[in-house]
Amino acid sequence: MRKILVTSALPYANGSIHLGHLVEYIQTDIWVRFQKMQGHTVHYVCADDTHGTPIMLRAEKEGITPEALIEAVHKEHSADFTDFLIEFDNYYSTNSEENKELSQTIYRKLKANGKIATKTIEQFYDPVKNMFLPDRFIKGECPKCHAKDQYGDNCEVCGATYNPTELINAYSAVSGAAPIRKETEHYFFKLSECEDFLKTWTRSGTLQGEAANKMGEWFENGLNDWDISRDAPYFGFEIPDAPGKYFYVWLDAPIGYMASFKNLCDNPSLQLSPARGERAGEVRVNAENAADSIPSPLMGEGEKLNFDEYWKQDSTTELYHFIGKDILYFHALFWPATLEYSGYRKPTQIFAHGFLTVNGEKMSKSRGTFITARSYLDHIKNPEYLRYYYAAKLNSTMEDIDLNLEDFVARVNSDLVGKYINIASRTAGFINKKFDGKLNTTANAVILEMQLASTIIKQDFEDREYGKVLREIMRLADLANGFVAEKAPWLMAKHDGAEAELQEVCSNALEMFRLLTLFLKPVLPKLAGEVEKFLNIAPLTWRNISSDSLLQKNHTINSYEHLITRIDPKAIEAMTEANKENLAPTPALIKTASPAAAPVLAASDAAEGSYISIDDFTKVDLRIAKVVNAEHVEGAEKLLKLTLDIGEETDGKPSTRQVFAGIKSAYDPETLKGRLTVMVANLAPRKMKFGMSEGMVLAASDEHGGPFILSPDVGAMPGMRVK
RNA sequence: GGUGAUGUAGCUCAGCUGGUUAGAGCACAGGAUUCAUAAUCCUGGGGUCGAGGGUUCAAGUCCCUCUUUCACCA
Repeated sequence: MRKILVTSALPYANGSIHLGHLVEYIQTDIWVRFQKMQGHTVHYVCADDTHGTPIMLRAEKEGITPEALIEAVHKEHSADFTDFLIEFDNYYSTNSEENKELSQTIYRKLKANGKIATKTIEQFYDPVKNMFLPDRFIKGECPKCHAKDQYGDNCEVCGATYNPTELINAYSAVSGAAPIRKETEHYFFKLSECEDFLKTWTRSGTLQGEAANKMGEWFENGLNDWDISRDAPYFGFEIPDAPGKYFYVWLDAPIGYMASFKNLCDNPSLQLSPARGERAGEVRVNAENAADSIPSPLMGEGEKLNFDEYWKQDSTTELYHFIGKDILYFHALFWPATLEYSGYRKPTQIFAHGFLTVNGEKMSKSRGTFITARSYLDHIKNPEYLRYYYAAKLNSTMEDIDLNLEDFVARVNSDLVGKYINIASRTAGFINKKFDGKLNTTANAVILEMQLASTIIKQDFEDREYGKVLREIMRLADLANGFVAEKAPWLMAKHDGAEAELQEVCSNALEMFRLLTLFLKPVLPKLAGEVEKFLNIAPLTWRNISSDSLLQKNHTINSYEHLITRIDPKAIEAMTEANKENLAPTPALIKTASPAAAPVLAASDAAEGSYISIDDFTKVDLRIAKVVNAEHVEGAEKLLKLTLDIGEETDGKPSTRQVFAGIKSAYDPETLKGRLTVMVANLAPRKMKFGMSEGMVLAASDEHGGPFILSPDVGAMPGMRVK
């Protein structure tokens, strides 16, 4: 039995969890649940990353203490994770006694090993606020393109990178004052001395191939010493024997992994929390089946969780960090070097994943695709749909994955509802009605194939090739549906004398359903729990694949109630609409490098929501349009087909535009005929389900009502430009 | 700009060390079926595998150039 400690990157306590973050937590949680199903001893810890200038300033802005801020965020994050079925064994905070102690201990060991140096450097300083300023808090005019209000490290308009010193008319984002240069002594970790160790370490199978290549790149440029101190005022831990100096947030953040685990070790009550481990209490089982259940490793034999066993230099336990590719640098260089020279074990492997895009693009507030975890739950409700979709897209590489919302709906509806659940839905009725819920299962070719497939499914889960896993499972689900179609139990039900065969066919289909549920359980833990209830069996673990746990003769199942429903595409639309409304520019939402602040692509959002130029506006060709005709569209729920006159001619003859507008809910076509409104005339024509739409009619709406289309004042004529 | 990755059917993706007419799911079309909250089964249409050049008996798969998208540049 393996002993495994798993972490996900620590989310920064300065914002809400969103769909980008969730890629990582879902990826990790699936892996952890899979390993637990194998019977291994697995602990999954995480924490909020709570230190640094952005948190300090935000708390100040809100008029609360940093402690109050991070406590509120901790609550919010915890609730989000719980609702997405992310089952941490401990979700802690980097602002903890354990973390402080470990950070200071590690620092002292590094110092004793001669890995700490001090150097006087010159930094920007806000003379009004009396604090040193990180680059991100210095703004000014881009030296290349002269765009105003650019950050100190790069220009979001022209993409140039530069030093804050090069900014024209630099000012502090905190006080607005012109920053001055000021000397200060900083503490450095001598990373440059760790090169040989790191070169070996990164090539020893601890990293994905792509990640190791990346490291090679960094080695070529040479390693610089790492600045690990910040001057007061700073929200964080003080450096021992260095008054007024604090650990840079990235020093204590990964140590937060250790601290969270330490906290778990020291608190047996956490280890027995009903929120974790087997949820035996939820499932009623027959006495004979209950014997099958494996006691949770955590509850077994009273073995105490031992911090040192997991973190000592020569530990034989396994340690895995799931991270986003953006923070590879910290986890593959600083972190192992820190551990190596302070006498701890190094990670067994680092698993980096890519970013999330939505509909093929960066998450965007203006497009409504910057979706928080909470907003998803409010609209779509079921977290397992997202878990399933992400799993279907995930593999072991650092490639970005795309959440295509249309594909999401199609895939979840057809795979989960149409294929998987349908197997139970179409056969359980016969068992319940005709056989009192009693099964009579016998092995057959399809069941055998599923059992054999478990080997490859297991390997793919282990390798984090979830996409492959789900493709295989869906192939097996197709086999099951094919089996039912071939046997046609509904015909048997009509013939007297075919009862035994009918019972067997449906029982076998349900056995296939049971196996598919077992395979899907790491991805869909809640649904699997409901299936266990329906099938009246103990919680499924991997060893329940074998044929000796084939549902026995006379095993009784409960009546089938539909387990999941299809996603209504309207819910998706409502979700993106709702997220568009959050566009109110969040003032001074500062982005900084921080652990997992970033499995996300949001770079240009700061620029969005502010001003556009007159040139941007004139790109939009708005015209007065006369509604020549308006009619219902057969099969469309929201659309009306409008024929609009904007004074155009084709070959000398007046021509009109055909536009599909989503205003059916508010307008009777008859009342639209003849009236004037405003349309976007140069919107790229779009092929819609019901035909080409050659423009767009403008309408106002929000949660209070709408849509309301626009009307020009008296005198406007079709074709007039609106500007 | 440098580096790494990426570009395969309408959409989302498989294609291992180069080897027969390039695959899957969804979507679409036709048929079957009616047990299943329009689900299921069978059949079919659809791709110059980003572009160009090269190596080879043979390239989506290797090499070069260009290009798309993304990230990283401490």
